[in-house]
Amino acid sequence: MNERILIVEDDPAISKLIDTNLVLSGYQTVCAMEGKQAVEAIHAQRFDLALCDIMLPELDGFELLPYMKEKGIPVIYVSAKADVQSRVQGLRLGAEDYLVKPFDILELLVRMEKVLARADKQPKQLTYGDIAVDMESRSVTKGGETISLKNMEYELLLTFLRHPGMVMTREDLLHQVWGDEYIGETRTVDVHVAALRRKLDLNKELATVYKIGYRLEMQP
Amino acid sequence: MNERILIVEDDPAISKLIDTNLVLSGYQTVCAMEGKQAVEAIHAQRFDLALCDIMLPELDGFELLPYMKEKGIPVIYVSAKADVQSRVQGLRLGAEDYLVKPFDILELLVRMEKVLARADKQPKQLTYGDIAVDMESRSVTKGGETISLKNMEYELLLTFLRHPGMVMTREDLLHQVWGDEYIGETRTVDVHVAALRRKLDLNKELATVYKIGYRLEMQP
DNA sequence: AGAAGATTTACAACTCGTTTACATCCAAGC
DNA sequence: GCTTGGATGTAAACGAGTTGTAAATCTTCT
Repeated sequence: MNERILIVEDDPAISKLIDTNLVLSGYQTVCAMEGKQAVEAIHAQRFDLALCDIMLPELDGFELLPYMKEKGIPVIYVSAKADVQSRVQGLRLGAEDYLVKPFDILELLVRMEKVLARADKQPKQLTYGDIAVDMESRSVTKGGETISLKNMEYELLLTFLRHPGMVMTREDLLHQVWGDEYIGETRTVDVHVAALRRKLDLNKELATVYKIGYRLEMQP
Repeated sequence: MNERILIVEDDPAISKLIDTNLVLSGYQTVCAMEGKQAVEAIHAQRFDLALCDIMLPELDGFELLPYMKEKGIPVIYVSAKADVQSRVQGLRLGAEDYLVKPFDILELLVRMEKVLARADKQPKQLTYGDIAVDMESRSVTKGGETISLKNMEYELLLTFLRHPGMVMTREDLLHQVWGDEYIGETRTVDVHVAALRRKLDLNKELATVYKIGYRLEMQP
Protein backbone atom coordinates (compact mmCIF):
# COMPACT_ATOMS: atom_id res chain seq x y z
CA MET A 1 0.00 0.00 0.00
CA ASN A 2 1.08 3.59 -0.54
CA GLU A 3 3.73 2.87 -3.09
CA ARG A 4 6.72 5.15 -3.54
CA ILE A 5 7.32 6.41 -7.06
CA LEU A 6 10.43 8.17 -8.36
CA ILE A 7 9.79 10.64 -11.18
CA VAL A 8 12.85 11.49 -13.27
CA GLU A 9 11.98 14.30 -15.64
CA ASP A 10 13.75 17.54 -16.50
CA ASP A 11 10.77 19.46 -17.81
CA PRO A 12 9.21 21.04 -14.71
CA ALA A 13 5.77 21.27 -16.30
CA ILE A 14 5.56 17.58 -17.10
CA SER A 15 7.17 16.61 -13.81
CA LYS A 16 4.58 18.63 -11.95
CA LEU A 17 1.75 17.19 -14.02
CA ILE A 18 2.73 13.61 -13.30
CA ASP A 19 3.48 14.38 -9.67
CA THR A 20 0.11 15.98 -9.04
CA ASN A 21 -1.79 13.13 -10.60
CA LEU A 22 0.13 10.44 -8.76
CA VAL A 23 -0.32 12.17 -5.42
CA LEU A 24 -4.04 12.47 -6.15
CA SER A 25 -4.07 8.75 -6.82
CA GLY A 26 -2.53 8.04 -3.45
CA TYR A 27 1.09 7.43 -4.37
CA GLN A 28 4.07 8.89 -2.58
CA THR A 29 6.34 10.66 -5.04
CA VAL A 30 9.85 12.02 -5.26
CA CYS A 31 10.94 14.12 -8.24
CA ALA A 32 14.43 14.21 -9.68
CA MET A 33 15.40 16.72 -12.38
CA GLU A 34 18.32 14.76 -13.74
CA GLY A 35 20.10 11.42 -13.63
CA LYS A 36 22.62 12.02 -10.87
CA GLN A 37 19.90 13.25 -8.57
CA ALA A 38 17.92 10.08 -9.30
CA VAL A 39 20.88 7.86 -8.43
CA GLU A 40 21.31 9.68 -5.14
CA ALA A 41 17.62 9.31 -4.39
CA ILE A 42 17.51 5.54 -4.91
CA HIS A 43 20.50 5.09 -2.65
CA ALA A 44 18.86 7.12 0.10
CA GLN A 45 15.33 5.74 -0.07
CA ARG A 46 13.24 2.78 -1.09
CA PHE A 47 11.18 3.06 -4.30
CA ASP A 48 8.63 0.70 -5.79
CA LEU A 49 8.74 2.10 -9.31
CA ALA A 50 10.54 4.76 -11.37
CA LEU A 51 9.08 6.81 -14.21
CA CYS A 52 11.98 8.01 -16.37
CA ASP A 53 12.35 10.41 -19.20
CA ILE A 54 15.00 9.37 -21.70
CA MET A 55 16.52 12.70 -22.62
CA LEU A 56 18.08 14.09 -19.49
CA PRO A 57 21.10 16.30 -18.88
CA GLU A 58 24.25 14.44 -17.79
CA LEU A 59 23.10 10.86 -17.15
CA ASP A 60 20.40 9.94 -19.66
CA GLY A 61 17.51 7.58 -19.06
CA PHE A 62 19.17 4.55 -20.61
CA GLU A 63 22.27 4.99 -18.49
CA LEU A 64 20.08 5.16 -15.43
CA LEU A 65 18.62 1.71 -15.96
CA PRO A 66 21.52 -0.34 -14.54
CA TYR A 67 21.29 1.58 -11.26
CA MET A 68 17.60 0.85 -11.06
CA LYS A 69 18.12 -2.82 -11.82
CA GLU A 70 20.72 -3.02 -9.09
CA LYS A 71 18.15 -1.81 -6.60
CA GLY A 72 15.41 -3.96 -8.11
CA ILE A 73 13.28 -0.96 -9.04
CA PRO A 74 11.09 -1.51 -12.12
CA VAL A 75 11.22 1.30 -14.68
CA ILE A 76 8.63 2.72 -17.04
CA TYR A 77 10.02 5.08 -19.68
CA VAL A 78 7.97 8.14 -20.44
CA SER A 79 9.55 9.90 -23.37
CA ALA A 80 9.03 12.26 -26.26
CA LYS A 81 11.27 9.98 -28.28
CA ALA A 82 8.62 8.24 -30.29
CA ASP A 83 10.95 6.50 -32.70
CA VAL A 84 10.84 2.75 -32.73
CA GLN A 85 14.53 2.43 -32.10
CA SER A 86 14.31 4.14 -28.72
CA ARG A 87 11.28 2.12 -27.67
CA VAL A 88 12.90 -1.13 -28.68
CA GLN A 89 16.12 -0.18 -26.96
CA GLY A 90 14.34 0.78 -23.75
CA LEU A 91 12.38 -2.45 -23.58
CA ARG A 92 15.35 -4.58 -24.57
CA LEU A 93 17.47 -3.06 -21.84
CA GLY A 94 14.90 -4.22 -19.32
CA ALA A 95 12.37 -1.45 -18.85
CA GLU A 96 8.95 -2.72 -17.91
CA ASP A 97 7.06 -0.47 -20.28
CA TYR A 98 7.48 2.53 -22.57
CA LEU A 99 4.98 5.32 -23.05
CA VAL A 100 5.27 8.08 -25.61
CA LYS A 101 4.48 11.70 -24.82
CA PRO A 102 1.97 13.11 -24.95
CA PHE A 103 0.45 10.27 -22.98
CA ASP A 104 -2.84 10.04 -21.19
CA ILE A 105 -2.50 10.11 -17.44
CA LEU A 106 -5.14 7.40 -17.00
CA GLU A 107 -3.23 5.04 -19.23
CA LEU A 108 -0.06 5.77 -17.29
CA LEU A 109 -1.84 4.91 -14.06
CA VAL A 110 -3.14 1.62 -15.42
CA ARG A 111 0.26 0.61 -16.77
CA MET A 112 1.83 1.54 -13.44
CA GLU A 113 -0.71 -0.60 -11.61
CA LYS A 114 0.19 -3.58 -13.79
CA VAL A 115 3.91 -3.17 -13.23
CA LEU A 116 3.44 -2.74 -9.49
CA ALA A 117 1.19 -5.79 -9.32
CA ARG A 118 3.86 -7.87 -11.03
CA ALA A 119 6.59 -6.55 -8.76
CA ASP A 120 4.52 -7.06 -5.66
CA LYS A 121 5.83 -10.55 -5.12
CA GLN A 122 8.54 -9.24 -2.84
CA PRO A 123 8.02 -10.60 0.65
CA LYS A 124 7.32 -8.39 3.60
CA GLN A 125 10.40 -8.26 5.77
CA LEU A 126 11.48 -6.72 9.02
CA THR A 127 15.15 -6.43 9.89
CA TYR A 128 17.24 -5.58 12.91
CA GLY A 129 20.99 -5.69 12.43
CA ASP A 130 21.77 -9.04 10.87
CA ILE A 131 18.42 -10.44 11.94
CA ALA A 132 15.73 -10.67 9.29
CA VAL A 133 12.12 -11.66 9.84
CA ASP A 134 10.12 -12.79 6.84
CA MET A 135 6.51 -12.53 7.79
CA GLU A 136 5.25 -14.56 4.86
CA SER A 137 7.29 -17.62 5.58
CA ARG A 138 7.20 -16.85 9.29
CA SER A 139 10.92 -17.50 9.39
CA VAL A 140 13.76 -15.72 11.15
CA THR A 141 17.36 -15.63 10.01
CA LYS A 142 20.45 -14.26 11.69
CA GLY A 143 23.46 -13.68 9.47
CA GLY A 144 21.81 -15.89 6.86
CA GLU A 145 21.30 -18.84 9.22
CA THR A 146 17.71 -19.82 9.85
CA ILE A 147 16.80 -19.65 13.52
CA SER A 148 13.92 -21.79 14.68
CA LEU A 149 11.63 -19.83 16.96
CA LYS A 150 8.61 -21.13 18.82
CA ASN A 151 5.31 -19.40 18.30
CA MET A 152 5.39 -17.15 21.34
CA GLU A 153 9.01 -16.26 20.78
CA TYR A 154 8.22 -15.22 17.22
CA GLU A 155 5.27 -13.07 18.25
CA LEU A 156 7.29 -11.49 21.00
CA LEU A 157 10.15 -10.71 18.65
CA LEU A 158 7.71 -9.09 16.24
CA THR A 159 6.35 -6.91 19.01
CA PHE A 160 9.80 -5.70 19.97
CA LEU A 161 10.72 -5.09 16.34
CA ARG A 162 7.63 -3.00 15.85
CA HIS A 163 8.53 -0.74 18.77
CA PRO A 164 12.29 -0.41 18.80
CA GLY A 165 13.73 1.84 21.49
CA MET A 166 10.50 1.82 23.46
CA VAL A 167 10.21 0.37 26.93
CA MET A 168 7.63 -2.42 26.99
CA THR A 169 6.23 -3.40 30.36
CA ARG A 170 5.35 -7.03 30.96
CA GLU A 171 1.71 -6.00 30.86
CA ASP A 172 2.21 -4.30 27.48
CA LEU A 173 3.78 -7.43 26.09
CA LEU A 174 1.12 -9.70 27.54
CA HIS A 175 -1.57 -7.60 25.95
CA GLN A 176 0.14 -7.34 22.57
CA VAL A 177 1.28 -10.91 22.26
CA TRP A 178 -1.17 -12.88 24.35
CA GLY A 179 -4.27 -10.77 23.83
CA ASP A 180 -6.15 -8.38 26.03
CA GLU A 181 -8.06 -10.91 28.03
CA TYR A 182 -5.12 -13.05 29.01
CA ILE A 183 -4.72 -13.73 32.71
CA GLY A 184 -1.52 -15.23 33.99
CA GLU A 185 1.84 -14.73 35.56
CA THR A 186 3.85 -11.85 34.17
CA ARG A 187 6.97 -13.92 34.76
CA THR A 188 6.06 -15.93 31.67
CA VAL A 189 7.35 -13.00 29.66
CA ASP A 190 10.77 -13.33 31.25
CA VAL A 191 11.12 -16.89 30.08
CA HIS A 192 10.41 -16.00 26.49
CA VAL A 193 12.64 -12.95 26.57
CA ALA A 194 15.42 -15.19 27.82
CA ALA A 195 14.84 -17.55 24.93
CA LEU A 196 15.04 -14.68 22.42
CA ARG A 197 18.26 -13.39 23.95
CA ARG A 198 19.79 -16.84 23.84
CA LYS A 199 18.68 -17.81 20.34
CA LEU A 200 19.35 -14.47 18.65
CA ASP A 201 22.30 -13.33 20.75
CA LEU A 202 20.53 -10.17 21.90
CA ASN A 203 21.92 -9.93 25.42
CA LYS A 204 22.97 -6.33 24.98
CA GLU A 205 20.29 -5.17 22.58
CA LEU A 206 17.27 -6.60 24.39
CA ALA A 207 17.83 -4.75 27.65
CA THR A 208 16.15 -5.17 30.99
CA VAL A 209 14.63 -1.98 32.39
CA TYR A 210 14.70 -2.64 36.09
CA LYS A 211 11.29 -2.69 37.74
CA ILE A 212 9.58 -1.76 34.44
CA GLY A 213 10.08 -4.25 31.66
CA TYR A 214 12.22 -4.66 28.55
CA ARG A 215 13.45 -2.56 25.65
CA LEU A 216 14.94 -3.44 22.28
CA GLU A 217 17.59 -0.78 21.76
CA MET A 218 17.49 1.30 18.59
CA GLN A 219 20.03 -0.08 16.16
CA PRO A 220 23.13 2.11 15.80
CA MET B 1 11.56 -22.95 -27.78
CA ASN B 2 9.33 -22.36 -30.81
CA GLU B 3 6.45 -20.64 -29.11
CA ARG B 4 2.94 -20.97 -30.45
CA ILE B 5 1.16 -17.70 -31.17
CA LEU B 6 -2.52 -17.26 -31.94
CA ILE B 7 -3.31 -14.30 -34.20
CA VAL B 8 -6.91 -13.12 -34.01
CA GLU B 9 -7.47 -10.51 -36.71
CA ASP B 10 -10.21 -10.09 -39.29
CA ASP B 11 -8.29 -7.97 -41.78
CA PRO B 12 -6.48 -10.49 -44.01
CA ALA B 13 -3.77 -8.01 -44.94
CA ILE B 14 -2.77 -7.27 -41.36
CA SER B 15 -3.16 -10.89 -40.35
CA LYS B 16 -0.85 -11.93 -43.15
CA LEU B 17 1.65 -9.21 -42.29
CA ILE B 18 1.90 -10.26 -38.66
CA ASP B 19 1.91 -13.94 -39.57
CA THR B 20 4.77 -13.57 -42.03
CA ASN B 21 6.91 -11.63 -39.63
CA LEU B 22 6.32 -14.00 -36.73
CA VAL B 23 7.13 -17.02 -38.83
CA LEU B 24 10.31 -15.31 -39.99
CA SER B 25 11.18 -14.76 -36.34
CA GLY B 26 10.78 -18.45 -35.60
CA TYR B 27 7.35 -18.58 -34.01
CA GLN B 28 4.63 -21.07 -34.83
CA THR B 29 1.42 -19.28 -35.72
CA VAL B 30 -2.26 -19.97 -36.09
CA CYS B 31 -4.60 -17.35 -37.53
CA ALA B 32 -8.23 -16.90 -36.58
CA MET B 33 -10.47 -14.52 -38.46
CA GLU B 34 -13.01 -14.05 -35.71
CA GLY B 35 -13.73 -14.74 -32.06
CA LYS B 36 -15.53 -18.05 -32.25
CA GLN B 37 -12.75 -19.50 -34.36
CA ALA B 38 -10.26 -18.36 -31.74
CA VAL B 39 -12.17 -20.06 -28.94
CA GLU B 40 -12.23 -23.31 -30.91
CA ALA B 41 -8.51 -23.01 -31.54
CA ILE B 42 -7.53 -22.59 -27.92
CA HIS B 43 -9.61 -25.60 -26.96
CA ALA B 44 -7.96 -27.72 -29.57
CA GLN B 45 -4.35 -26.63 -29.15
CA ARG B 46 -1.88 -25.14 -26.73
CA PHE B 47 -0.83 -21.51 -27.21
CA ASP B 48 1.79 -19.43 -25.45
CA LEU B 49 0.44 -16.03 -26.44
CA ALA B 50 -2.48 -14.47 -28.34
CA LEU B 51 -2.39 -11.29 -30.40
CA CYS B 52 -5.93 -9.97 -30.60
CA ASP B 53 -7.65 -7.27 -32.53
CA ILE B 54 -10.47 -5.62 -30.57
CA MET B 55 -13.02 -5.09 -33.30
CA LEU B 56 -14.03 -8.49 -34.54
CA PRO B 57 -17.28 -9.83 -35.95
CA GLU B 58 -19.43 -11.78 -33.46
CA LEU B 59 -17.23 -12.19 -30.35
CA ASP B 60 -15.10 -9.08 -29.91
CA GLY B 61 -11.62 -8.92 -28.46
CA PHE B 62 -12.72 -7.96 -24.95
CA GLU B 63 -15.19 -10.84 -24.79
CA LEU B 64 -12.43 -13.17 -25.83
CA LEU B 65 -10.27 -12.37 -22.83
CA PRO B 66 -12.05 -14.58 -20.26
CA TYR B 67 -11.53 -17.64 -22.48
CA MET B 68 -7.85 -16.82 -22.75
CA LYS B 69 -7.53 -16.35 -19.00
CA GLU B 70 -9.20 -19.69 -18.40
CA LYS B 71 -6.51 -21.34 -20.48
CA GLY B 72 -3.77 -19.17 -19.00
CA ILE B 73 -2.85 -17.64 -22.34
CA PRO B 74 -1.45 -14.09 -22.10
CA VAL B 75 -2.97 -11.58 -24.51
CA ILE B 76 -1.57 -8.57 -26.32
CA TYR B 77 -4.16 -6.35 -27.95
CA VAL B 78 -3.27 -4.97 -31.34
CA SER B 79 -5.95 -2.54 -32.35
CA ALA B 80 -6.85 0.47 -34.42
CA LYS B 81 -8.84 1.73 -31.44
CA ALA B 82 -6.39 4.34 -30.27
CA ASP B 83 -8.69 5.95 -27.72
CA VAL B 84 -7.53 5.87 -24.14
CA GLN B 85 -10.72 4.27 -22.93
CA SER B 86 -10.14 1.14 -24.99
CA ARG B 87 -6.52 0.88 -23.94
CA VAL B 88 -7.37 1.30 -20.29
CA GLN B 89 -10.21 -1.19 -20.55
CA GLY B 90 -8.04 -3.75 -22.26
CA LEU B 91 -5.29 -3.49 -19.70
CA ARG B 92 -7.69 -3.43 -16.78
CA LEU B 93 -9.40 -6.58 -17.96
CA GLY B 94 -6.07 -8.33 -17.78
CA ALA B 95 -4.36 -7.97 -21.13
CA GLU B 96 -0.60 -7.98 -20.90
CA ASP B 97 -0.05 -5.13 -23.33
CA TYR B 98 -1.83 -2.96 -25.87
CA LEU B 99 -0.40 -1.73 -29.16
CA VAL B 100 -2.07 0.77 -31.47
CA LYS B 101 -2.12 0.30 -35.22
CA PRO B 102 -0.19 1.16 -37.21
CA PHE B 103 2.50 -0.38 -35.08
CA ASP B 104 6.07 -1.22 -35.87
CA ILE B 105 6.71 -4.91 -36.24
CA LEU B 106 9.99 -4.67 -34.33
CA GLU B 107 8.26 -3.13 -31.33
CA LEU B 108 5.61 -5.84 -31.45
CA LEU B 109 8.31 -8.50 -31.41
CA VAL B 110 10.06 -6.94 -28.43
CA ARG B 111 6.85 -6.58 -26.45
CA MET B 112 5.98 -10.18 -27.27
CA GLU B 113 9.37 -11.30 -26.04
CA LYS B 114 8.80 -9.53 -22.75
CA VAL B 115 5.37 -11.05 -22.24
CA LEU B 116 6.63 -14.51 -23.14
CA ALA B 117 9.59 -14.11 -20.80
CA ARG B 118 7.26 -13.19 -17.97
CA ALA B 119 4.86 -16.03 -18.72
CA ASP B 120 7.77 -18.41 -18.79
CA LYS B 121 8.37 -17.71 -15.13
CA GLN B 122 5.21 -19.63 -14.27
CA PRO B 123 6.22 -22.92 -15.77
CA LYS B 124 3.96 -25.88 -16.29
CA GLN B 125 6.64 -28.15 -14.96
CA LEU B 126 7.32 -27.87 -11.25
CA THR B 127 10.20 -29.56 -9.47
CA TYR B 128 11.36 -29.91 -5.91
CA GLY B 129 14.55 -31.82 -5.33
CA ASP B 130 14.17 -35.11 -7.19
CA ILE B 131 10.41 -34.69 -7.34
CA ALA B 132 8.95 -33.50 -10.64
CA VAL B 133 5.36 -32.59 -11.31
CA ASP B 134 4.20 -32.42 -14.88
CA MET B 135 1.02 -30.42 -14.91
CA GLU B 136 0.16 -31.32 -18.48
CA SER B 137 0.00 -35.04 -17.78
CA ARG B 138 -0.87 -34.57 -14.11
CA SER B 139 1.87 -36.99 -13.16
CA VAL B 140 4.40 -36.96 -10.37
CA THR B 141 7.80 -38.62 -10.39
CA LYS B 142 10.42 -38.98 -7.71
CA GLY B 143 13.91 -39.89 -8.84
CA GLY B 144 12.42 -40.97 -12.17
CA GLU B 145 9.90 -43.34 -10.58
CA THR B 146 6.28 -42.46 -11.16
CA ILE B 147 4.38 -41.94 -7.92
CA SER B 148 0.64 -42.45 -7.96
CA LEU B 149 -1.11 -39.64 -6.10
CA LYS B 150 -4.78 -39.38 -5.42
CA ASN B 151 -6.60 -36.24 -6.50
CA MET B 152 -6.50 -34.37 -3.22
CA GLU B 153 -2.91 -35.32 -2.62
CA TYR B 154 -1.95 -33.98 -6.03
CA GLU B 155 -3.75 -30.67 -5.54
CA LEU B 156 -2.25 -30.32 -2.09
CA LEU B 157 1.23 -31.00 -3.40
CA LEU B 158 0.74 -28.37 -6.09
CA THR B 159 -0.32 -25.83 -3.52
CA PHE B 160 2.79 -26.44 -1.46
CA LEU B 161 5.00 -26.34 -4.53
CA ARG B 162 3.55 -23.01 -5.57
CA HIS B 163 4.37 -21.47 -2.20
CA PRO B 164 7.63 -23.00 -1.07
CA GLY B 165 8.97 -21.68 2.20
CA MET B 166 5.64 -20.14 3.11
CA VAL B 167 3.62 -21.27 6.07
CA MET B 168 0.21 -22.49 4.97
CA THR B 169 -2.47 -22.67 7.63
CA ARG B 170 -5.01 -25.48 7.43
CA GLU B 171 -7.55 -22.84 6.45
CA ASP B 172 -5.30 -21.57 3.65
CA LEU B 173 -4.96 -25.08 2.32
CA LEU B 174 -8.67 -25.81 2.58
CA HIS B 175 -9.44 -22.65 0.62
CA GLN B 176 -6.80 -23.22 -2.04
CA VAL B 177 -7.37 -26.93 -2.55
CA TRP B 178 -10.96 -27.49 -1.57
CA GLY B 179 -12.42 -24.14 -2.61
CA ASP B 180 -13.62 -21.15 -0.68
CA GLU B 181 -16.99 -22.49 0.30
CA TYR B 182 -15.79 -25.78 1.73
CA ILE B 183 -16.97 -26.57 5.23
CA GLY B 184 -15.38 -29.38 7.10
CA GLU B 185 -12.85 -30.56 9.58
CA THR B 186 -9.44 -28.99 9.27
CA ARG B 187 -7.96 -32.27 10.41
CA THR B 188 -8.67 -33.67 6.96
CA VAL B 189 -5.65 -31.70 5.83
CA ASP B 190 -3.46 -33.61 8.26
CA VAL B 191 -4.41 -36.92 6.74
CA HIS B 192 -3.48 -35.83 3.24
CA VAL B 193 -0.27 -34.22 4.42
CA ALA B 194 0.62 -37.52 6.05
CA ALA B 195 0.00 -39.30 2.75
CA LEU B 196 2.27 -36.88 0.88
CA ARG B 197 5.03 -37.29 3.42
CA ARG B 198 4.78 -41.07 3.21
CA LYS B 199 4.55 -41.35 -0.58
CA LEU B 200 7.16 -38.73 -1.43
CA ASP B 201 9.43 -39.17 1.58
CA LEU B 202 9.01 -35.55 2.67
CA ASN B 203 9.14 -36.02 6.43
CA LYS B 204 11.76 -33.36 6.90
CA GLU B 205 10.89 -31.03 4.05
CA LEU B 206 7.15 -30.85 4.63
CA ALA B 207 7.42 -29.46 8.13
CA THR B 208 4.75 -29.00 10.74
CA VAL B 209 4.51 -25.48 12.09
CA TYR B 210 3.03 -26.07 15.49
CA LYS B 211 -0.30 -24.37 16.08
CA ILE B 212 -0.19 -22.78 12.61
CA GLY B 213 -0.07 -25.28 9.78
CA TYR B 214 2.52 -26.71 7.42
CA ARG B 215 5.43 -25.45 5.34
CA LEU B 216 7.36 -26.96 2.47
CA GLU B 217 10.90 -25.86 3.24
CA MET B 218 12.82 -23.96 0.58
CA GLN B 219 15.25 -26.29 -1.07
CA PRO B 220 18.86 -25.34 -0.39
C1' DA C 1 -23.60 -53.40 -5.30
C1' DG C 2 -18.71 -52.90 -5.30
C1' DA C 3 -14.53 -50.37 -5.41
C1' DA C 4 -11.83 -46.43 -4.75
C1' DG C 5 -11.29 -42.32 -2.67
C1' DA C 6 -12.29 -38.76 0.76
C1' DT C 7 -13.49 -37.55 5.36
C1' DT C 8 -14.09 -38.24 10.12
C1' DT C 9 -12.94 -40.45 14.37
C1' DA C 10 -10.19 -42.13 18.07
C1' DC C 11 -6.36 -42.43 20.58
C1' DA C 12 -1.36 -42.48 21.16
C1' DA C 13 2.58 -39.55 21.00
C1' DC C 14 4.43 -35.38 21.21
C1' DT C 15 5.06 -30.22 21.65
C1' DC C 16 5.52 -26.04 23.77
C1' DG C 17 3.63 -22.42 26.91
C1' DT C 18 3.32 -21.90 31.67
C1' DT C 19 4.61 -22.42 36.19
C1' DT C 20 7.80 -23.48 39.71
C1' DA C 21 12.02 -23.24 42.18
C1' DC C 22 16.10 -21.54 43.11
C1' DA C 23 20.26 -18.80 41.87
C1' DT C 24 21.72 -14.33 40.89
C1' DC C 25 21.41 -9.49 40.48
C1' DC C 26 20.12 -4.78 41.68
C1' DA C 27 19.31 -0.50 44.25
C1' DA C 28 18.35 1.79 48.40
C1' DG C 29 19.27 2.43 53.22
C1' DC C 30 22.43 2.04 56.83
C1' DG D 1 30.98 -0.88 51.69
C1' DC D 2 27.62 -4.07 53.27
C1' DT D 3 23.11 -5.71 53.90
C1' DT D 4 18.70 -6.82 52.50
C1' DG D 5 14.38 -7.50 50.13
C1' DG D 6 12.53 -7.51 46.02
C1' DA D 7 13.39 -8.17 40.90
C1' DT D 8 15.27 -10.84 37.28
C1' DG D 9 17.67 -15.06 34.94
C1' DT D 10 17.11 -19.75 33.90
C1' DA D 11 16.69 -24.80 34.09
C1' DA D 12 13.36 -28.18 34.71
C1' DA D 13 8.64 -30.24 35.42
C1' DC D 14 3.99 -30.32 34.20
C1' DG D 15 0.02 -30.73 31.49
C1' DA D 16 -3.34 -28.80 28.19
C1' DG D 17 -3.72 -28.84 23.67
C1' DT D 18 -1.88 -30.25 19.03
C1' DT D 19 -0.44 -33.54 15.70
C1' DG D 20 0.39 -38.41 13.57
C1' DT D 21 -1.87 -42.25 12.04
C1' DA D 22 -4.67 -46.34 11.56
C1' DA D 23 -9.18 -47.62 11.16
C1' DA D 24 -14.04 -46.65 10.63
C1' DT D 25 -17.36 -44.23 8.07
C1' DC D 26 -19.19 -41.71 4.40
C1' DT D 27 -19.22 -40.38 -0.89
C1' DT D 28 -18.80 -40.94 -5.49
C1' DC D 29 -18.27 -43.30 -9.58
C1' DT D 30 -18.81 -47.41 -12.45
